[in-house]
Amino acid sequence: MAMLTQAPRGTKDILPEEAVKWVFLENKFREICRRFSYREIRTPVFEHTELFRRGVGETTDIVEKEMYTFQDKSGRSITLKPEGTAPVARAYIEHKLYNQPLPVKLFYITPGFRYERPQAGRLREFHQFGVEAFGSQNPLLDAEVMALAMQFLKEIGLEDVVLHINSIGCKLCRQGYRKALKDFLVESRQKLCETCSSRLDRNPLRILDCKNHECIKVLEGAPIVLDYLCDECKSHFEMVKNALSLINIDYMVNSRIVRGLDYYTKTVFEIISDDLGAQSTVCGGGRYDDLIEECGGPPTPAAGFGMGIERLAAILEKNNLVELPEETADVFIATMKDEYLNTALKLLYDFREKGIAAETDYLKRSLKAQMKYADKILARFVLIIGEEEMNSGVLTVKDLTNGKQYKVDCKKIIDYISNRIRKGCGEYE
RNA sequence: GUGGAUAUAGUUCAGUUGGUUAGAACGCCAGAUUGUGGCUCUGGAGGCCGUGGGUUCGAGUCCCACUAUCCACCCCA
Repeated sequence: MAMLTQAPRGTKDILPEEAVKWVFLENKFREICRRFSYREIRTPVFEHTELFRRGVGETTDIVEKEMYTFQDKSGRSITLKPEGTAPVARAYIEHKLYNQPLPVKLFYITPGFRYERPQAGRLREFHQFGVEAFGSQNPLLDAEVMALAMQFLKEIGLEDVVLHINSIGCKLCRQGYRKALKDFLVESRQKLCETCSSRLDRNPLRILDCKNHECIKVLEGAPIVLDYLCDECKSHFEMVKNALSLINIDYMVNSRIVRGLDYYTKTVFEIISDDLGAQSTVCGGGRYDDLIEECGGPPTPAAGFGMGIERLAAILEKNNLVELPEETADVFIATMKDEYLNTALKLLYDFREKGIAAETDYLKRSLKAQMKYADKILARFVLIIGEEEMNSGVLTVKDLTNGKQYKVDCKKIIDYISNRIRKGCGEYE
């Protein structure tokens, strides 16, 4: 029974009131991307499971326990995309976009799916904005994707966020660090929490991310990734920081940022807000120089980010940051008698044809009730058609913002309304 | 997957030590004499009290299970 009347766990309906906010965010995001010369790409909602196993990484939580995977009718293993980057990388390879002028800069707006326990800022179906820039190892691109994210956040009025950056090095220097960290932690293995203890063998870097107090204590004095970077990675990181400073993007270096997806190399970053609960990351990303090759494409450096739309919306909501004009009908057509309905209907569609938002009564309401209704849907004008108006050909127009009424020849009514609307709320001469 | 809290009209919430027809506010609909919204007044509709068991003469109230929601862990957007 509830199955018919309740959305599946971890999913949400976006009702009209909220949908306008989403459209606002989407429009803004598209606009910023355009300014940074990123072009939109749309990829399927599901992919071959193998793409995520390889791309995201076999040992990640996402792959190990969070994917929506199923067999389709021909026995293929299909997975609803748990993140946006791997599918874009796949499309990049499949369509040989590396033959386009480099770098190839793409953005997307997509749903994502992960099977997790829902909580504040975390859903099973979530939505994200993302960008990916392929084909250059220039640190300016690392800085650019961060700058794009920060610019976007700034323009939607969200300035109270902090950009945390770090470098986890390339394949080579990470090995050295991994070993150093492991050596350091092995002695205190007992003190680590259960998961971290097992991480020690499988993926020691992730221990840095743990919020367990004991683990944090153990980590005091642990070797820091930045000290183990090779010369190349070190200078890359320096250049990223320089670029950020140069373009006035505030950031802080945080050696505990490591990210939970395997494909990251060198630069990683998160944008964090205090206004969310435990899920405080609004945006996460970084460089991933090996992913394309790992998925069977030509060696191609790349950088990008993903940004959680629900989390954005939550912060904006909490701080009352989006002030959107309420949706209104420009004109409501009220009729006194059924005999006038044909006239009203023609007028209704004439208005709509001319780009004027027009509405009428569909419930056979009294004039009074029609007025009330017009008021509730925030109509600007009510146009009254009654006996007098039908006889004289002169319509009564009431301005609901001030209650004033005017008589307007029915032949001029479209022009009259469209003029009044264009002039905003001003008086009409 | 683990832990805690919660579940009563469309919404936010009352509901006494278990006791008869489960209430309020807001919202919705309709009226307050001839063709006019907002304010006010009046009336109306709307609840398998999350679902299923149990205790009891009697359960919205007590017990158990399930489901869902919220919060946190894990992890991430």
